[in-house]
Amino acid sequence: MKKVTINSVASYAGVSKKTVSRVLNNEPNVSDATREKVLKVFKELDYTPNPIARGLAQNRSFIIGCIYDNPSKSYITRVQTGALAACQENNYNLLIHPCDLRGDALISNIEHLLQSSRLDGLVLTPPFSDFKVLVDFLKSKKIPYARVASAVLEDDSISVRSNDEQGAFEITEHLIKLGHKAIAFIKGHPDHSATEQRFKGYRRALSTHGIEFNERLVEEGNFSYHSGVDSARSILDLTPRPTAVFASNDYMAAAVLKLATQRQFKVPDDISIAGFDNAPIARHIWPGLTTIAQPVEEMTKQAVTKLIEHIGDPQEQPYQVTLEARLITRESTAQVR
Amino acid sequence: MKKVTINSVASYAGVSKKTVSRVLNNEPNVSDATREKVLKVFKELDYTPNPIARGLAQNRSFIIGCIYDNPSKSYITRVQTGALAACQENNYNLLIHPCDLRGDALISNIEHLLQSSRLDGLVLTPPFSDFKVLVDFLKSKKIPYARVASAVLEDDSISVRSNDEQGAFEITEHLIKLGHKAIAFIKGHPDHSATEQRFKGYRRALSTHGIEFNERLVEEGNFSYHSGVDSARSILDLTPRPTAVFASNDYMAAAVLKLATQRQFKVPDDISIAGFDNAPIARHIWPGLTTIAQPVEEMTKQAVTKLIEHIGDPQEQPYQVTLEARLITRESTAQVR
DNA sequence: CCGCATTATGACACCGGTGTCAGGGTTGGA
DNA sequence: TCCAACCCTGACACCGGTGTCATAATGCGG
Repeated sequence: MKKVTINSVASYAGVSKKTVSRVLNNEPNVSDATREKVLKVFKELDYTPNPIARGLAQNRSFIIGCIYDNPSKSYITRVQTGALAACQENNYNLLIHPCDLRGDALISNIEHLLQSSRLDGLVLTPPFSDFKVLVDFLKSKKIPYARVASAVLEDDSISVRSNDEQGAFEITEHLIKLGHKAIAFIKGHPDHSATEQRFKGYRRALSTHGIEFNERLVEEGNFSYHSGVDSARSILDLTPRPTAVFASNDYMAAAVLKLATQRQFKVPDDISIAGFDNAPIARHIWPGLTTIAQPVEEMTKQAVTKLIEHIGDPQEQPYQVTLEARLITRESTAQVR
Repeated sequence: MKKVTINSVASYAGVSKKTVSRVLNNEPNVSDATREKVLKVFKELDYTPNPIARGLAQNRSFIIGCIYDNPSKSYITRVQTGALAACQENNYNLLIHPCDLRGDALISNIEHLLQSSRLDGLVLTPPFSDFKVLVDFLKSKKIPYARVASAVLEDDSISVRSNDEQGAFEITEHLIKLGHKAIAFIKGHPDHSATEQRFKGYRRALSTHGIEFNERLVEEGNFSYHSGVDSARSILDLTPRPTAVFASNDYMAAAVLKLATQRQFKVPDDISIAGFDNAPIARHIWPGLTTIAQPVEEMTKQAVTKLIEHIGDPQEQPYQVTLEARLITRESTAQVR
């Protein structure tokens, strides 16, 4: 198998390599006849341009980096799926880069990543999407970036999110409509902006329906299963016991369910449990969790698509979109008795 | 921020760029004085070589591809973690590439991937690790590859696995020692070599302990939660009902647990359930699943490390290692009553 | 049919490194 | 003391594309 380069194509087609390059890039000012001739040779020789050489000449890598520090493997996988879809459509590659938000080396870590991999752009996923230090750093370095599931919208960037506040409102309202009044809430990780958003939605639903907010019903979690266990313990020990628990994500909700089951409570008869995210576990356990589904793949795909457009044409407008979240009711919530 | 290239380093240090290149690559035949001088300039100018230019000159991309078609997100994440660790240590990048094993376009899909991304090597994860068509293709194209968790060892390749057969043996034996004699078995996806291995271990444990193999206790699954539900239904309908179920992975085991719970069976009092893989769900449900833990990250890391070594030096020896799996007992298995 | 604007094409340098090879300086053995 | 062998070093071509610019070919109005 001989290597097929632009030179072989050029000589085979009887044109200069610059002309071949023009055809490759769909540039104007190539006669139809020449274009067709070259395209035919592409097929005949089964030519694929070398992205590395291209990258060198254009000072690009055709690689997008995806930064994350997220305990939920299913979330990460969904993010990757969406990002990959966008990359494949645009002949880009995706580089994944897990890292510590809290590590003091974060910025230098990212700086090194950018230097050594020459990424064309970065996708920030929670909790980085709203991490000001990082965003400011990227801005100052003029590194193109897109944010997924950020809470704060800015005017001059690419950001695709879903409505966490509204989702939390709806699921809380769902519980209220089932007759629940004492609804415990488990917060997420403080570094994630979703934590605050979901809490807001919970409170808004309460006040909309004239239920007084009770601080004692709120527990601090961090999105991990383990933190859910701790919070669940406190909540189940309360007197009077709340009739429902809304955990900020499904892992913590699963923890509540596990502890409740261990203590011989019937879910949802004795206590209703709701989660958030529609993680796989929500339907893998019994009873299945009532939860909120977000279009994670779609968010990420849009963000990456726009990011790639922006890299190709930096004049591109900012892009700010909010997609809808959806309530999914399963067996873990029921009418209060 | 001006760009720092090899040229600027060279002129700043007062040497030729070839000498700088020598220092970069730790080549011999550079005087200590010169080497130190150049290294100092590296620091002063904060120079990072451009991997793209390097790649062009050496016809390498410094990118490893990771191929998978696996329903378990946690497994994929673990694979990625291990692969990334190896890549980072060696200044390589990881490109992830999910694809369909069964798609008839698989080979051309991979071929296109290789052509267009110029990967230096490929990591095959289950079910690709034992997919002969693909392995033969890579061999014929002389693409370096490493296999993770393959069942079959070959003499001339890199392969790191864990002992599925032994793991299945141990967990079955664990059930037998608890007094179980009627142990149902749910098979995995037929495309995965682990499926056969785990089945073998199950049968070996039975025969070792003088329990007759009963075909009616074996259900065909495919590693998915959903297939677990179907299998569970058949198993729970059997008369007499088996006292234990060993599912080939944790998702299917979780499905058995869910269905059993729905039907008001007590686990483990009425029926013991065991899984395989130690997926997160195994400890997120109640009762926690007895299962087998495999060192997935470690396997992948070793495989990728060896793969990169092999790319750097194709004379490198083959590498075939089997790591141990470990029994983890939780609450889902108990003495038969 | 001429002059000018426009289109089509190629020559050549360049992106930032590495491979090859030649030449000058040292070292060491005869 | 002389020459071979070896160590350092740099000039230069090259990897496979793209950008710039000059030039040839074509179109078109007058």
